[in-house]
Amino acid sequence: MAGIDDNMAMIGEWVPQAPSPSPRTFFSAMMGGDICSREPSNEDRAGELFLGSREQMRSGNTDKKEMGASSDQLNELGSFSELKSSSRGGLVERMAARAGFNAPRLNTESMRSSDLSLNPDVRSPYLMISPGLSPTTLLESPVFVSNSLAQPSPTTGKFSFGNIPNVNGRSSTFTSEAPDRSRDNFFEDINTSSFAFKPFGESGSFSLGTTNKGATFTLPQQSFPGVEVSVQSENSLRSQSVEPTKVISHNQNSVNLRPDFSRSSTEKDNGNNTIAADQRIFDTVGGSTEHSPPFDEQQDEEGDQRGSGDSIVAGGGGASSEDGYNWRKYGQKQVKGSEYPRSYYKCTHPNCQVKKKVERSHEGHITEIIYKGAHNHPKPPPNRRSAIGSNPLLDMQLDIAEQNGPQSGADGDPAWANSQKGTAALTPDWRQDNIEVTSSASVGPEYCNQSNSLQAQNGTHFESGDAVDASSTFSNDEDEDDRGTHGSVGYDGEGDESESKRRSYYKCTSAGCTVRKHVERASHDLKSVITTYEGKHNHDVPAARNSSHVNSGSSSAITAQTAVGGQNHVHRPDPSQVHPSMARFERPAAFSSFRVPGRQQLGPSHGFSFGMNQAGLANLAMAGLGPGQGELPVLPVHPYLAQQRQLNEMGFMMPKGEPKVEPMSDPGLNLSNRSAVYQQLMSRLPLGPQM
DNA sequence: AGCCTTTGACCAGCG
DNA sequence: TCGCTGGTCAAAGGC
Repeated sequence: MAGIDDNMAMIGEWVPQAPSPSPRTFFSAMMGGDICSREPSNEDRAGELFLGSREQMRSGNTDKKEMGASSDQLNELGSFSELKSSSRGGLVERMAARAGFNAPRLNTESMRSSDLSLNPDVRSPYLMISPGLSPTTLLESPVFVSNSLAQPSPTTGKFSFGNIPNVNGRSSTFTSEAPDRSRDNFFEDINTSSFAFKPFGESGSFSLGTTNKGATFTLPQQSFPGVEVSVQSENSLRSQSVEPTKVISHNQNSVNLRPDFSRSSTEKDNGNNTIAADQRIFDTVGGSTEHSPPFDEQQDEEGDQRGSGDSIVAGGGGASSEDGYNWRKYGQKQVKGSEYPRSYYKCTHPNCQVKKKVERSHEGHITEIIYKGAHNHPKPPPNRRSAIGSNPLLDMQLDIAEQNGPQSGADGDPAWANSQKGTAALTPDWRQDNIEVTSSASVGPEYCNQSNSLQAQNGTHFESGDAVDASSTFSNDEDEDDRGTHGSVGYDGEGDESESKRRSYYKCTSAGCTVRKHVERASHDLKSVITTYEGKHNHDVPAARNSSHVNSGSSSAITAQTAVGGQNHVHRPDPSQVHPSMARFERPAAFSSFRVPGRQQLGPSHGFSFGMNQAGLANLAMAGLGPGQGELPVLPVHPYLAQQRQLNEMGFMMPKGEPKVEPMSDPGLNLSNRSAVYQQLMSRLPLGPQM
């Protein structure tokens, strides 16, 4: 296992020149494999990679060890470009034949190396593939298909990949020039120019373009399990680092998804402004920087890197956490069944009884957050919240968000939809009890304006130009609900909302049911949803409102649902209980597609994904496909299949505290199979004029 | 001085 | 009733 491997990262630069190859082509070329019919070896390899990183994710210590141990492997990957040159030809040609355009070739000759580690200020656009990411996997990623990952420079059309750092911090630069951009209309309409996925690892993700220290982007340093892909265009060099949501289930009748979402970006605003995203993420003011949970995560990580190692809340003496409130730690205990100590926090606000429990890994990564109660007071003054470039619009956004109600809670499960804004009719099972909207550190305009950002985390949002309501990108149940019933508060392309999150409380309306559901969601993070259940779940899960949930995909909010029977385990939901948007237990879940959760039993987990759930495949009508292609056939997905798919995704998740890995109910729907499914889907996608 | 974290002890619920 | 466990208290110490 050993994950290798896995630690591959590529940083690409947009070098004005040639058209970019389609993602498929690009990676095909790079991998020297046929995306449509990959070499088994490659796939196996990928599997190995996943497995290898899983372990890394699991243990920070291991991560560190493996980092060193896998250096060779990394080098191996780092130099995979060499492989390309020899094999790309045939592949490219095939691709060209199939897609109807000439696939660009990688100009390996132009590879150059650079040491990013020595240049923390690197702001160049990049394409990053973090560790744990198998190129093969990337090929399969819908993201690559749909979004113009390999979008050429608008002006020059040149597509280049930057540095592929190896363990030593060395990097190589790939430059790919597409011979004829006009042929590559597959992506030409995509304005979306940047995105980054960042899978996540226990110890964070390793993404390039940033150096953990001094880098431009969020970079969890300890471990590499993670995937981050970022492509930036000239006009908006941006990287969104999305750290997959970490799914946590705990044996306390609650399953939490811990969003670990971070976005960092370096934006060249037409050359006028350069915003180091990481600043947003890492800077803190008196430790009270308010970040959305995800950011907070980053912040926490950063804090760990600084040596704190433990305080989730404090960033430097302060007690303010990412959620914007001030907390005081009043206890810590090693909870049985949990590998990490649990910290107890109380809101420091007078008369506020809100508490939260936080479990952090040894590396300081939050593995679980459980909120209890609702704040009866506003958040601390803004001045304490934004350490980094506060956004004056932030508060206003918050107000708006509050007025609009939560988007969270409607995590796709009919039972979870809140009753607000007309959802009551849809889901009587849960009634919104309380809503909190918090805002965290503001982000730069680049971040706010997501219009040009590819919402990599869910892998679907490749809209260009217009403001993007990220929440609506995927037809996730929750998102649908959000869209339909809550609007896109905080998700507007205006993006001012930046790092805000909403916290909603729901009461189960079922007779006799006392379960309370707490949903916390970062407004910008489609997947970052923390759902906590309190009480005991005394009735069956209501039937889904309609089958559309299944087909609509379940990408966005990742909500884990678990039985709350007071037993110390999180049961693995059976198909009938699978929450449409639910998803993954354990491990960072955020982007589940390639997550290989599980604990030790399954071996190391890369826990990486492209921030796109397979479910998203059902909705491949991505903007990035361009005219005539935007209407990709929505592949019919049998409800059962969809459900299985969800299960399958879940299959990679292991509830915390439930070490045993159970085989998926449908062996055929394992990861590899998913790949197959994806391949099928891909094969049906119009890749070119002839198709 | 105030606030926070740390940490051992205590308490309550549950099987 | 006892032991286990999670949650909380509170003294000590640090910033």
